[in-house]
Amino acid sequence: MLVVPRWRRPAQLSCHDVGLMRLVVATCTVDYTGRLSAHLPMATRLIMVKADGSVSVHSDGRAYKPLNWMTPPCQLRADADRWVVSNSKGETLTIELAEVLWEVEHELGADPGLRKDGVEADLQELLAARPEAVAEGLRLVRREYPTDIGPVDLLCRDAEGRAVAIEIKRRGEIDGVEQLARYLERLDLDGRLRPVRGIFVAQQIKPQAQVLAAARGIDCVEVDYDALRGAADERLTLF
Amino acid sequence: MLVVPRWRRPAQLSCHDVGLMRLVVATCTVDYTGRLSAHLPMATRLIMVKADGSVSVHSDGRAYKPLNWMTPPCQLRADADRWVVSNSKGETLTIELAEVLWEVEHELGADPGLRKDGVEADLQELLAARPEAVAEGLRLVRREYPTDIGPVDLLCRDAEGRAVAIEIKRRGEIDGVEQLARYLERLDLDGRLRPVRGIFVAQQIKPQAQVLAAARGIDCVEVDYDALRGAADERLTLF
DNA sequence: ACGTTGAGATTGCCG
DNA sequence: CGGCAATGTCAACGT
Repeated sequence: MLVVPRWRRPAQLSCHDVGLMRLVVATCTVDYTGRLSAHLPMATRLIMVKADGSVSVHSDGRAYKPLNWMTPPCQLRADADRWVVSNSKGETLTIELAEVLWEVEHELGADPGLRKDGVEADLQELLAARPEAVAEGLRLVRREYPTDIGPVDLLCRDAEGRAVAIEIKRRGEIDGVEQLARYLERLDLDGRLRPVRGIFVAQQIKPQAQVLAAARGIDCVEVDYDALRGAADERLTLF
Repeated sequence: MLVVPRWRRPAQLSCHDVGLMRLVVATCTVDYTGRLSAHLPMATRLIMVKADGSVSVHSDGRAYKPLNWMTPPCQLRADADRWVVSNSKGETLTIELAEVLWEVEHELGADPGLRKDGVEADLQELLAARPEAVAEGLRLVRREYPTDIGPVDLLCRDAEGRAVAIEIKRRGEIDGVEQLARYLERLDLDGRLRPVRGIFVAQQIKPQAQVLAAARGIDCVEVDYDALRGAADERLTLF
Protein backbone atom coordinates (compact mmCIF):
# COMPACT_ATOMS: atom_id res chain seq x y z
CA MET A 1 0.00 0.00 0.00
CA LEU A 2 1.41 3.34 -1.04
CA VAL A 3 0.72 6.20 1.30
CA VAL A 4 1.32 9.73 0.16
CA PRO A 5 3.35 11.58 2.78
CA ARG A 6 1.40 14.15 4.70
CA TRP A 7 2.88 17.51 5.50
CA ARG A 8 1.42 19.72 8.16
CA ARG A 9 2.38 22.74 10.13
CA PRO A 10 3.70 21.89 13.60
CA ALA A 11 0.56 23.23 15.30
CA GLN A 12 -1.58 20.81 13.31
CA LEU A 13 0.38 17.74 14.28
CA SER A 14 -1.21 15.53 16.85
CA CYS A 15 0.86 14.34 19.80
CA HIS A 16 1.38 11.07 17.97
CA ASP A 17 -0.78 9.29 15.44
CA VAL A 18 -0.81 5.54 15.77
CA GLY A 19 0.79 3.78 12.82
CA LEU A 20 2.84 6.73 11.68
CA MET A 21 6.51 7.45 11.98
CA ARG A 22 7.20 11.09 12.68
CA LEU A 23 10.47 12.83 11.86
CA VAL A 24 11.33 16.31 13.07
CA VAL A 25 14.47 18.32 12.48
CA ALA A 26 14.71 20.96 15.16
CA THR A 27 17.08 23.15 17.12
CA CYS A 28 16.64 21.92 20.66
CA THR A 29 18.07 21.04 24.05
CA VAL A 30 17.48 17.61 25.56
CA ASP A 31 17.58 16.43 29.17
CA TYR A 32 17.26 12.88 30.41
CA THR A 33 16.72 11.98 34.04
CA GLY A 34 16.45 8.38 35.11
CA ARG A 35 19.12 5.76 35.49
CA LEU A 36 21.56 8.65 35.11
CA SER A 37 21.36 12.31 34.17
CA ALA A 38 22.28 13.52 30.70
CA HIS A 39 22.14 16.92 29.06
CA LEU A 40 22.40 18.08 25.46
CA PRO A 41 23.08 21.78 24.76
CA MET A 42 21.17 23.64 22.07
CA ALA A 43 21.84 22.29 18.56
CA THR A 44 20.05 21.04 15.46
CA ARG A 45 19.05 17.40 15.67
CA LEU A 46 16.69 14.79 14.24
CA ILE A 47 13.86 13.61 16.47
CA MET A 48 12.24 10.29 15.53
CA VAL A 49 8.90 9.20 16.96
CA LYS A 50 8.03 5.66 15.94
CA ALA A 51 4.62 4.05 15.84
CA ASP A 52 5.67 1.96 18.85
CA GLY A 53 5.79 5.20 20.87
CA SER A 54 9.55 5.36 21.18
CA VAL A 55 11.33 8.70 20.86
CA SER A 56 14.97 9.06 19.76
CA VAL A 57 17.17 12.10 19.28
CA HIS A 58 19.87 11.73 16.63
CA SER A 59 22.87 13.84 15.76
CA ASP A 60 24.76 13.42 12.50
CA GLY A 61 27.26 11.11 14.19
CA ARG A 62 27.44 8.12 16.59
CA ALA A 63 26.39 5.76 13.79
CA TYR A 64 23.02 4.21 14.49
CA LYS A 65 22.89 5.22 18.15
CA PRO A 66 20.80 8.14 19.21
CA LEU A 67 22.14 10.73 21.64
CA ASN A 68 19.10 10.22 23.83
CA TRP A 69 15.95 8.18 23.66
CA MET A 70 12.99 6.72 25.48
CA THR A 71 11.80 3.19 24.92
CA PRO A 72 8.15 2.15 24.98
CA PRO A 73 5.95 1.99 26.90
CA CYS A 74 6.16 5.73 27.41
CA GLN A 75 3.98 8.80 27.14
CA LEU A 76 4.63 11.92 25.09
CA ARG A 77 3.17 15.25 26.21
CA ALA A 78 3.91 17.83 23.53
CA ASP A 79 3.44 21.57 23.81
CA ALA A 80 4.48 23.93 21.03
CA ASP A 81 8.03 24.29 22.32
CA ARG A 82 8.44 21.53 24.91
CA TRP A 83 8.04 17.77 24.69
CA VAL A 84 8.12 15.63 27.81
CA VAL A 85 8.41 11.87 27.39
CA SER A 86 8.02 9.81 30.53
CA ASN A 87 7.58 6.21 31.57
CA SER A 88 6.16 4.44 34.60
CA LYS A 89 9.60 4.11 36.22
CA GLY A 90 9.85 7.87 36.61
CA GLU A 91 12.37 8.38 33.83
CA THR A 92 11.83 11.50 31.74
CA LEU A 93 13.17 12.85 28.49
CA THR A 94 12.57 16.57 28.03
CA ILE A 95 13.04 18.24 24.66
CA GLU A 96 12.96 22.04 24.51
CA LEU A 97 12.31 23.12 20.94
CA ALA A 98 13.75 26.48 19.91
CA GLU A 99 12.96 26.09 16.22
CA VAL A 100 11.38 23.39 14.10
CA LEU A 101 13.11 23.34 10.72
CA TRP A 102 10.87 20.73 9.17
CA GLU A 103 8.84 17.69 9.98
CA VAL A 104 7.08 14.85 8.22
CA GLU A 105 4.92 11.86 9.08
CA HIS A 106 4.83 8.66 7.11
CA GLU A 107 3.08 5.32 7.43
CA LEU A 108 5.45 2.36 7.19
CA GLY A 109 3.15 -0.50 8.12
CA ALA A 110 4.12 -3.66 9.96
CA ASP A 111 7.53 -5.10 9.18
CA PRO A 112 7.72 -8.77 8.20
CA GLY A 113 10.76 -9.05 10.45
CA LEU A 114 14.39 -10.08 10.43
CA ARG A 115 15.77 -13.52 9.65
CA LYS A 116 19.25 -14.30 10.99
CA ASP A 117 21.70 -17.13 10.44
CA GLY A 118 24.99 -17.68 12.20
CA VAL A 119 24.14 -16.83 15.80
CA GLU A 120 25.15 -18.97 18.77
CA ALA A 121 22.00 -21.10 18.58
CA ASP A 122 22.88 -22.11 15.01
CA LEU A 123 26.41 -23.04 16.08
CA GLN A 124 25.05 -25.10 18.96
CA GLU A 125 22.69 -26.93 16.61
CA LEU A 126 25.47 -27.79 14.20
CA LEU A 127 27.73 -29.08 16.98
CA ALA A 128 24.94 -31.06 18.63
CA ALA A 129 24.49 -32.85 15.31
CA ARG A 130 28.24 -33.48 14.95
CA PRO A 131 30.01 -33.40 18.36
CA GLU A 132 32.96 -35.24 16.82
CA ALA A 133 33.82 -31.90 15.17
CA VAL A 134 34.85 -30.77 18.68
CA ALA A 135 36.86 -33.86 19.62
CA GLU A 136 37.12 -37.34 18.15
CA GLY A 137 34.93 -39.95 19.73
CA LEU A 138 32.50 -37.54 21.42
CA ARG A 139 28.89 -38.72 21.61
CA LEU A 140 26.04 -36.40 22.57
CA VAL A 141 24.16 -37.16 25.78
CA ARG A 142 21.95 -34.06 25.86
CA ARG A 143 21.66 -30.52 24.60
CA GLU A 144 20.91 -27.89 27.26
CA TYR A 145 21.67 -30.32 30.08
CA PRO A 146 20.13 -28.77 33.20
CA THR A 147 21.98 -27.83 36.37
CA ASP A 148 20.66 -25.79 39.27
CA ILE A 149 22.48 -22.70 37.98
CA GLY A 150 21.39 -23.05 34.36
CA PRO A 151 21.72 -25.42 31.41
CA VAL A 152 25.04 -26.61 29.96
CA ASP A 153 25.09 -26.23 26.17
CA LEU A 154 26.12 -29.84 25.44
CA LEU A 155 26.74 -32.81 27.69
CA CYS A 156 28.68 -35.59 25.97
CA ARG A 157 30.67 -38.76 26.70
CA ASP A 158 34.15 -39.12 25.26
CA ALA A 159 35.77 -42.23 23.77
CA GLU A 160 36.71 -43.39 27.30
CA GLY A 161 33.14 -42.93 28.53
CA ARG A 162 33.98 -39.86 30.57
CA ALA A 163 31.43 -37.06 30.90
CA VAL A 164 32.27 -33.90 28.93
CA ALA A 165 30.57 -30.54 29.42
CA ILE A 166 30.78 -28.21 26.42
CA GLU A 167 30.16 -24.48 26.50
CA ILE A 168 29.69 -22.90 23.07
CA LYS A 169 30.21 -19.24 22.25
CA ARG A 170 30.45 -17.39 19.00
CA ARG A 171 33.42 -15.53 20.49
CA GLY A 172 35.35 -17.02 23.35
CA GLU A 173 36.00 -14.59 26.19
CA ILE A 174 36.82 -14.82 29.86
CA ASP A 175 33.19 -14.78 31.02
CA GLY A 176 32.44 -17.91 29.03
CA VAL A 177 35.26 -19.78 30.75
CA GLU A 178 34.00 -18.71 34.18
CA GLN A 179 30.53 -19.84 33.21
CA LEU A 180 31.77 -23.28 32.18
CA ALA A 181 33.86 -23.51 35.37
CA ARG A 182 30.74 -22.89 37.47
CA TYR A 183 28.87 -25.62 35.56
CA LEU A 184 31.72 -28.08 36.03
CA GLU A 185 31.73 -27.38 39.78
CA ARG A 186 28.03 -28.31 39.86
CA LEU A 187 28.26 -31.33 37.58
CA ASP A 188 31.12 -32.75 39.65
CA LEU A 189 28.69 -33.03 42.58
CA ASP A 190 26.89 -35.75 40.60
CA GLY A 191 28.56 -39.12 41.28
CA ARG A 192 27.30 -40.54 37.98
CA LEU A 193 29.17 -37.86 36.05
CA ARG A 194 32.25 -37.08 38.14
CA PRO A 195 34.93 -36.33 37.09
CA VAL A 196 33.63 -34.09 34.30
CA ARG A 197 35.89 -32.79 31.53
CA GLY A 198 35.25 -29.26 30.25
CA ILE A 199 35.68 -28.06 26.67
CA PHE A 200 35.26 -24.42 25.72
CA VAL A 201 34.27 -24.08 22.05
CA ALA A 202 34.12 -20.91 19.98
CA GLN A 203 34.83 -19.62 16.50
CA GLN A 204 37.65 -17.60 18.04
CA ILE A 205 39.01 -17.73 21.59
CA LYS A 206 40.86 -14.76 23.05
CA PRO A 207 44.29 -15.34 24.60
CA GLN A 208 43.16 -14.27 28.08
CA ALA A 209 40.31 -16.77 27.92
CA GLN A 210 42.73 -19.51 26.87
CA VAL A 211 45.01 -18.72 29.80
CA LEU A 212 42.15 -18.85 32.30
CA ALA A 213 40.82 -22.05 30.74
CA ALA A 214 44.25 -23.68 31.09
CA ALA A 215 44.39 -22.62 34.73
CA ARG A 216 40.96 -24.19 35.31
CA GLY A 217 41.88 -27.41 33.48
CA ILE A 218 39.47 -26.66 30.65
CA ASP A 219 40.28 -27.51 27.02
CA CYS A 220 39.77 -24.97 24.25
CA VAL A 221 38.64 -25.77 20.71
CA GLU A 222 38.14 -23.29 17.89
CA VAL A 223 35.66 -24.30 15.17
CA ASP A 224 34.89 -22.94 11.70
CA TYR A 225 31.21 -22.06 11.34
CA ASP A 226 31.21 -21.98 7.55
CA ALA A 227 32.90 -25.40 7.35
CA LEU A 228 30.39 -26.89 9.81
CA ARG A 229 27.53 -25.32 7.90
CA GLY A 230 28.97 -26.66 4.66
CA ALA A 231 29.30 -30.18 6.06
CA ALA A 232 25.73 -30.03 7.37
CA ASP A 233 24.39 -28.87 4.01
CA GLU A 234 26.33 -31.63 2.30
CA ARG A 235 24.72 -34.23 4.56
CA LEU A 236 21.30 -32.80 3.78
CA THR A 237 22.03 -33.11 0.09
CA LEU A 238 23.08 -36.75 0.48
CA PHE A 239 19.87 -37.86 2.19
CA MET B 1 22.54 28.93 11.47
CA LEU B 2 19.24 28.14 9.85
CA VAL B 3 19.44 25.88 6.83
CA VAL B 4 16.45 25.62 4.55
CA PRO B 5 15.76 21.95 3.83
CA ARG B 6 16.66 20.94 0.31
CA TRP B 7 14.41 18.65 -1.65
CA ARG B 8 15.55 16.89 -4.75
CA ARG B 9 14.40 14.11 -6.99
CA PRO B 10 16.12 10.80 -6.24
CA ALA B 11 18.15 10.93 -9.45
CA GLN B 12 19.66 14.25 -8.44
CA LEU B 13 20.87 13.05 -5.07
CA SER B 14 24.56 12.43 -4.78
CA CYS B 15 25.78 9.19 -3.25
CA HIS B 16 26.31 11.03 0.00
CA ASP B 17 27.06 14.68 0.61
CA VAL B 18 29.41 15.29 3.50
CA GLY B 19 27.76 17.17 6.35
CA LEU B 20 24.23 16.19 5.43
CA MET B 21 21.88 13.71 6.97
CA ARG B 22 19.83 11.88 4.37
CA LEU B 23 16.49 10.25 5.07
CA VAL B 24 14.73 7.97 2.61
CA VAL B 25 11.43 6.16 2.98
CA ALA B 26 11.38 3.29 0.54
CA THR B 27 9.95 -0.12 -0.15
CA CYS B 28 12.99 -2.35 -0.10
CA THR B 29 14.67 -5.61 0.81
CA VAL B 30 17.85 -5.64 2.88
CA ASP B 31 20.60 -8.24 3.21
CA TYR B 32 23.53 -8.16 5.60
CA THR B 33 26.50 -10.48 5.33
CA GLY B 34 29.33 -10.27 7.83
CA ARG B 35 29.49 -11.47 11.41
CA LEU B 36 26.23 -13.26 10.59
CA SER B 37 23.74 -13.31 7.74
CA ALA B 38 20.45 -11.42 7.96
CA HIS B 39 17.64 -10.88 5.50
CA LEU B 40 14.69 -8.48 5.42
CA PRO B 41 11.79 -9.20 3.03
CA MET B 42 10.23 -6.46 0.95
CA ALA B 43 8.54 -3.76 3.07
CA THR B 44 8.44 -0.01 3.57
CA ARG B 45 11.21 1.29 5.81
CA LEU B 46 13.19 4.37 6.74
CA ILE B 47 16.81 4.51 5.59
CA MET B 48 19.08 6.96 7.43
CA VAL B 49 22.46 7.99 6.08
CA LYS B 50 24.37 10.15 8.53
CA ALA B 51 27.18 12.56 7.81
CA ASP B 52 29.54 10.11 9.54
CA GLY B 53 28.83 7.67 6.69
CA SER B 54 26.75 5.23 8.72
CA VAL B 55 23.65 3.68 7.19
CA SER B 56 20.70 2.39 9.23
CA VAL B 57 17.41 0.80 8.21
CA HIS B 58 14.51 1.42 10.57
CA SER B 59 11.06 -0.09 10.84
CA ASP B 60 8.31 1.52 12.86
CA GLY B 61 9.16 -0.67 15.85
CA ARG B 62 12.16 -1.94 17.86
CA ALA B 63 12.42 1.43 19.61
CA TYR B 64 15.66 3.19 18.77
CA LYS B 65 17.30 0.13 17.24
CA PRO B 66 17.52 -0.27 13.48
CA LEU B 67 16.74 -3.56 11.77
CA ASN B 68 20.07 -3.44 9.98
CA TRP B 69 22.94 -1.02 9.79
CA MET B 70 26.55 -0.40 8.87
CA THR B 71 28.89 1.56 11.09
CA PRO B 72 31.62 3.83 9.75
CA PRO B 73 34.10 3.63 8.25
CA CYS B 74 32.17 2.20 5.31
CA GLN B 75 31.53 2.94 1.66
CA LEU B 76 28.19 3.42 -0.05
CA ARG B 77 27.80 2.57 -3.74
CA ALA B 78 24.32 3.63 -4.87
CA ASP B 79 22.63 2.76 -8.15
CA ALA B 80 19.07 3.78 -8.87
CA ASP B 81 17.59 0.67 -7.30
CA ARG B 82 20.43 -0.93 -5.38
CA TRP B 83 22.67 0.36 -2.61
CA VAL B 84 25.69 -1.61 -1.45
CA VAL B 85 27.40 -0.53 1.77
CA SER B 86 30.66 -2.27 2.60
CA ASN B 87 33.56 -1.96 4.99
CA SER B 88 37.16 -3.10 5.03
CA LYS B 89 36.33 -6.25 7.01
CA GLY B 90 34.29 -7.61 4.12
CA GLU B 91 30.90 -6.98 5.68
CA THR B 92 28.22 -5.80 3.26
CA LEU B 93 24.76 -4.33 3.57
CA THR B 94 22.72 -4.52 0.37
CA ILE B 95 19.50 -2.56 -0.04
CA GLU B 96 17.31 -3.31 -3.06
CA LEU B 97 14.95 -0.39 -3.62
CA ALA B 98 11.60 -1.21 -5.23
CA GLU B 99 10.09 2.23 -4.72
CA VAL B 100 11.29 5.43 -3.12
CA LEU B 101 8.31 7.12 -1.44
CA TRP B 102 10.18 10.25 -0.42
CA GLU B 103 13.53 11.50 0.65
CA VAL B 104 15.14 14.54 2.17
CA GLU B 105 18.57 15.83 3.08
CA HIS B 106 19.31 18.21 5.88
CA GLU B 107 22.40 19.76 7.40
CA LEU B 108 22.57 19.32 11.16
CA GLY B 109 26.08 20.58 11.88
CA ALA B 110 28.38 19.33 14.60
CA ASP B 111 26.78 18.35 17.88
CA PRO B 112 28.20 19.87 21.07
CA GLY B 113 27.91 16.41 22.61
CA LEU B 114 26.41 14.62 25.54
CA ARG B 115 27.17 15.33 29.18
CA LYS B 116 26.45 12.49 31.59
CA ASP B 117 26.34 12.35 35.37
CA GLY B 118 25.82 9.28 37.50
CA VAL B 119 27.87 6.69 35.68
CA GLU B 120 30.32 4.38 37.43
CA ALA B 121 33.23 6.82 37.09
CA ASP B 122 31.27 9.48 38.99
CA LEU B 123 30.45 7.03 41.76
CA GLN B 124 34.11 6.03 42.01
CA GLU B 125 35.15 9.67 42.23
CA LEU B 126 32.71 10.40 45.04
CA LEU B 127 33.78 7.34 47.04
CA ALA B 128 37.50 8.03 46.49
CA ALA B 129 36.90 11.43 48.08
CA ARG B 130 34.94 9.97 50.99
CA PRO B 131 35.84 6.27 51.54
CA GLU B 132 34.36 6.48 55.05
CA ALA B 133 30.98 6.42 53.31
CA VAL B 134 31.71 2.75 52.57
CA ALA B 135 32.94 1.81 56.04
CA GLU B 136 34.01 3.83 59.07
CA GLY B 137 37.71 4.42 59.41
CA LEU B 138 38.63 3.66 55.78
CA ARG B 139 41.49 5.70 54.35
CA LEU B 140 42.29 5.78 50.62
CA VAL B 141 45.65 4.39 49.52
CA ARG B 142 45.13 4.59 45.74
CA ARG B 143 42.47 4.75 43.07
CA GLU B 144 42.86 2.26 40.20
CA TYR B 145 45.47 0.27 42.10
CA PRO B 146 47.20 -1.86 39.47
CA THR B 147 47.40 -5.66 39.45
CA ASP B 148 48.58 -7.86 36.63
CA ILE B 149 45.00 -8.66 35.67
CA GLY B 150 43.74 -5.07 35.78
CA PRO B 151 43.28 -2.19 38.21
CA VAL B 152 41.31 -2.41 41.46
CA ASP B 153 38.88 0.52 41.78
CA LEU B 154 40.01 1.57 45.27
CA LEU B 155 42.70 0.27 47.59
CA CYS B 156 42.25 1.43 51.19
CA ARG B 157 43.38 0.68 54.73
CA ASP B 158 40.81 0.13 57.43
CA ALA B 159 40.89 1.35 61.05
CA GLU B 160 43.05 -1.66 62.00
CA GLY B 161 45.50 -0.90 59.19
CA ARG B 162 44.38 -3.86 57.10
CA ALA B 163 44.36 -3.57 53.29
CA VAL B 164 40.90 -3.30 51.75
CA ALA B 165 40.16 -3.75 48.04
CA ILE B 166 36.94 -2.09 46.87
CA GLU B 167 35.14 -2.86 43.63
CA ILE B 168 32.52 -0.31 42.63
CA LYS B 169 29.59 -0.92 40.31
CA ARG B 170 26.49 1.05 39.52
CA ARG B 171 24.57 -2.22 39.77
CA GLY B 172 25.97 -5.10 41.75
CA GLU B 173 25.78 -8.40 39.89
CA ILE B 174 27.54 -11.72 40.03
CA ASP B 175 30.25 -10.77 37.52
CA GLY B 176 31.40 -7.91 39.71
CA VAL B 177 31.87 -10.24 42.67
CA GLU B 178 33.89 -12.66 40.53
CA GLN B 179 36.01 -9.76 39.33
CA LEU B 180 36.76 -8.63 42.90
CA ALA B 181 37.51 -12.22 43.92
CA ARG B 182 40.12 -12.46 41.15
CA TYR B 183 41.71 -9.20 42.30
CA LEU B 184 41.81 -10.39 45.93
CA GLU B 185 43.51 -13.60 44.81
CA ARG B 186 46.24 -11.49 43.16
CA LEU B 187 46.60 -8.93 45.95
CA ASP B 188 46.99 -11.70 48.53
CA LEU B 189 50.21 -12.70 46.74
CA ASP B 190 51.71 -9.43 47.97
CA GLY B 191 53.15 -9.89 51.46
CA ARG B 192 52.81 -6.20 52.25
CA LEU B 193 49.06 -6.35 51.69
CA ARG B 194 48.05 -9.86 52.75
CA PRO B 195 45.47 -10.60 54.06
CA VAL B 196 43.28 -8.30 51.94
CA ARG B 197 39.64 -7.59 52.81
CA GLY B 198 37.20 -7.20 49.93
CA ILE B 199 34.21 -4.88 49.84
CA PHE B 200 31.76 -4.90 46.95
CA VAL B 201 30.02 -1.53 46.62
CA ALA B 202 27.04 -0.66 44.43
CA GLN B 203 23.88 1.39 44.42
CA GLN B 204 21.97 -1.86 44.45
CA ILE B 205 23.31 -5.39 44.87
CA LYS B 206 21.32 -8.35 43.57
CA PRO B 207 20.59 -11.19 46.00
CA GLN B 208 22.56 -13.69 43.89
CA ALA B 209 25.59 -11.42 44.03
CA GLN B 210 25.23 -11.05 47.81
CA VAL B 211 25.14 -14.82 48.23
CA LEU B 212 28.27 -15.32 46.14
CA ALA B 213 30.05 -12.49 47.96
CA ALA B 214 29.25 -14.07 51.33
CA ALA B 215 30.62 -17.40 50.07
CA ARG B 216 33.83 -15.65 49.00
CA GLY B 217 34.17 -13.76 52.30
CA ILE B 218 33.48 -10.44 50.59
CA ASP B 219 31.46 -7.70 52.29
CA CYS B 220 28.67 -5.92 50.44
CA VAL B 221 27.76 -2.25 50.88
CA GLU B 222 24.97 -0.42 49.12
CA VAL B 223 25.41 3.34 48.72
CA ASP B 224 23.04 6.14 47.76
CA TYR B 225 24.40 8.11 44.82
CA ASP B 226 22.17 11.14 45.31
CA ALA B 227 23.14 11.36 49.00
CA LEU B 228 26.85 11.11 48.15
CA ARG B 229 26.43 13.72 45.45
CA GLY B 230 24.54 15.94 47.90
CA ALA B 231 27.25 15.62 50.54
CA ALA B 232 29.92 16.40 47.95
CA ASP B 233 28.04 19.47 46.74
CA GLU B 234 27.60 20.61 50.33
CA ARG B 235 31.33 20.40 50.91
CA LEU B 236 31.96 22.43 47.77
CA THR B 237 29.58 25.08 49.05
CA LEU B 238 31.37 25.23 52.41
CA PHE B 239 34.82 25.86 50.94
C1' DA C 1 7.70 -10.19 37.31
C1' DC C 2 12.40 -11.64 37.69
C1' DG C 3 16.68 -13.74 36.40
C1' DT C 4 19.87 -15.34 32.81
C1' DT C 5 22.09 -14.94 28.47
C1' DG C 6 23.17 -13.48 23.80
C1' DA C 7 24.26 -9.52 20.70
C1' DG C 8 26.54 -8.03 13.84
C1' DA C 9 26.20 -5.67 20.85
C1' DT C 10 28.70 -0.43 20.76
C1' DT C 11 31.82 2.75 22.84
C1' DG C 12 35.64 4.59 25.23
C1' DC C 13 39.99 3.89 27.55
C1' DC C 14 44.51 2.61 27.88
C1' DG C 15 48.72 0.01 26.73
C1' DC D 1 45.57 -1.71 16.88
C1' DG D 2 44.03 -4.98 20.51
C1' DG D 3 42.37 -6.08 24.96
C1' DC D 4 39.25 -4.77 28.59
C1' DA D 5 35.35 -2.82 31.07
C1' DA D 6 30.98 0.07 31.10
C1' DT D 7 26.52 0.74 28.95
C1' DG D 8 20.27 4.56 30.50
C1' DT D 9 23.28 -1.68 27.43
C1' DC D 10 18.53 -4.09 24.93
C1' DA D 11 15.79 -8.16 23.88
C1' DA D 12 14.48 -12.96 24.05
C1' DC D 13 13.36 -16.67 26.75
C1' DG D 14 12.54 -19.56 30.71
C1' DT D 15 10.82 -19.89 35.66
